Amino acid sequence: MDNRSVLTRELRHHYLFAALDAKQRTRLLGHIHTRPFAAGELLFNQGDAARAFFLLQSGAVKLYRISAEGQEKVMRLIRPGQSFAESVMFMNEPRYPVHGQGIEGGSLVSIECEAFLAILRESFDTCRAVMAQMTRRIQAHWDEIELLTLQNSRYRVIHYLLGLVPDGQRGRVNVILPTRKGLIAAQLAVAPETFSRVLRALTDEGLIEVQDEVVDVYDTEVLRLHIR
Amino acid sequence: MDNRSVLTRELRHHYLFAALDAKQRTRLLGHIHTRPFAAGELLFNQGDAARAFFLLQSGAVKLYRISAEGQEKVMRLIRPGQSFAESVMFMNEPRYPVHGQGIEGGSLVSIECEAFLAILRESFDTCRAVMAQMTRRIQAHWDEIELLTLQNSRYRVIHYLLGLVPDGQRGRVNVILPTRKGLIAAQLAVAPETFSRVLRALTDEGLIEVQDEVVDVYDTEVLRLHIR
DNA sequence: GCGGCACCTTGATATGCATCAAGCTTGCAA
DNA sequence: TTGCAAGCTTGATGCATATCAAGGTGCCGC
Repeated sequence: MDNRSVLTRELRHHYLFAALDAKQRTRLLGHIHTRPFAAGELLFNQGDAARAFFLLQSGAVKLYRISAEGQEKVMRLIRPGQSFAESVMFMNEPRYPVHGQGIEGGSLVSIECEAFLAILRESFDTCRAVMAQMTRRIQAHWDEIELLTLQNSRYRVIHYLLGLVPDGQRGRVNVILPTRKGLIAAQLAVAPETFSRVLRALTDEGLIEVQDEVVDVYDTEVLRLHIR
Repeated sequence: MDNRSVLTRELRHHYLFAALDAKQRTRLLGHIHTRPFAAGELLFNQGDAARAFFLLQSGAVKLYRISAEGQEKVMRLIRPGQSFAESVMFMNEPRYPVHGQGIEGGSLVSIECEAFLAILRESFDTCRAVMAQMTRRIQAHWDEIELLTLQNSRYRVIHYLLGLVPDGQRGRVNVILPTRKGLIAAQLAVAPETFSRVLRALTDEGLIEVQDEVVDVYDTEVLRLHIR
């Protein structure tokens, strides 16, 4: 398969696989499957038994939960190059803790847990990479919980916009919203209407300009100060 | 030191140390320090450089963050036998991601990160235990985020009370609130007044009875259904 | 025993955000 | 071209929860 060499190249650049030697990588290839998926396609349900975790090659995926009343909270948006559900590897009875659904069609790599655990056993560097990654995720969760409990919707939106600004850039920056506004609202745990209203308020205050999915931030530092 | 044998016994029962052999445990003892702390004593500040993580022997500790307006969110309450801040081990520039403060005086074991990392390098079982633990923490965070965004204060309080019921018990159960009500409220991200009012409402509805820190749950299953 | 403090409770009021409802735009299909 | 559905915006209303304020209780030090 020609597919293999492409896959190999991609894996090399991912933290989970970077520390593997050629032999390990080859061995792993036998336990990896690539498959396409469509926008709207359900990849797995919360509670489904899990035998694999994933690496997104292209497209976009949302991880989310649903409340009893049918309200949806987007827990995480996955973009190409990101892996997700690694944590099922370490569960006694592995089940996906969220729903996963494609929002833009693309291609997904699934890695069998057992196979990867075998690799982990022989590579402390990879173990360490996994632990470091989990630490980052835990950090992100602390931050999100703080954001949800200690900050209002205006703060959350501003924080989100500033989070989209590429590292190191400041001053006037154009940012592109990565998906439709309704999903971003769900991620920030606000109603779509509220998200819309906050953007409007920021526009009226002369801080930003919104043109569909393009947000023109007039000045990152000024915006940062306009959290009330 | 006699202290040592006590410590050794305690470590054996903790997931982080259970898989270690005698030699490793002995080696680690040289990099472990026990120290007392008082109620109200600040153990570390968010952002402090970190060289160690902790295991609580006795007393109680709260991990929390403070908003710009001085509002406090309790991220986690630590009870004897629990470890915390393990994740600083895997950071590039280790800093505590939260404040830590004693709420009841007690005794704290600090374990030097470097020393424990050396152990991890030679024990995959311990690696795996750490990863499993981090997975559980991540799970708990998903759950908490869901709770905060998808559920109202009444649900959160009921969920919290039911979480205090010992495993397997059902029907009429007495639960003991682990700390003062104000802190529990902060953990649930509600105002102390709201927490008080929810308990009152549940009492008025004939579901529970509250006597200081003792909550008499008349029927766990009935309470579970009374989430509105 | 008394004063003061910490914590909790209760009531009144304020407010941020969700919800409901309607209109607008865009894209796509018939 | 028309029609319809999806997504976004905007306005009106309602509700849950925070905030403010006051009083109650128990504890500790003096």
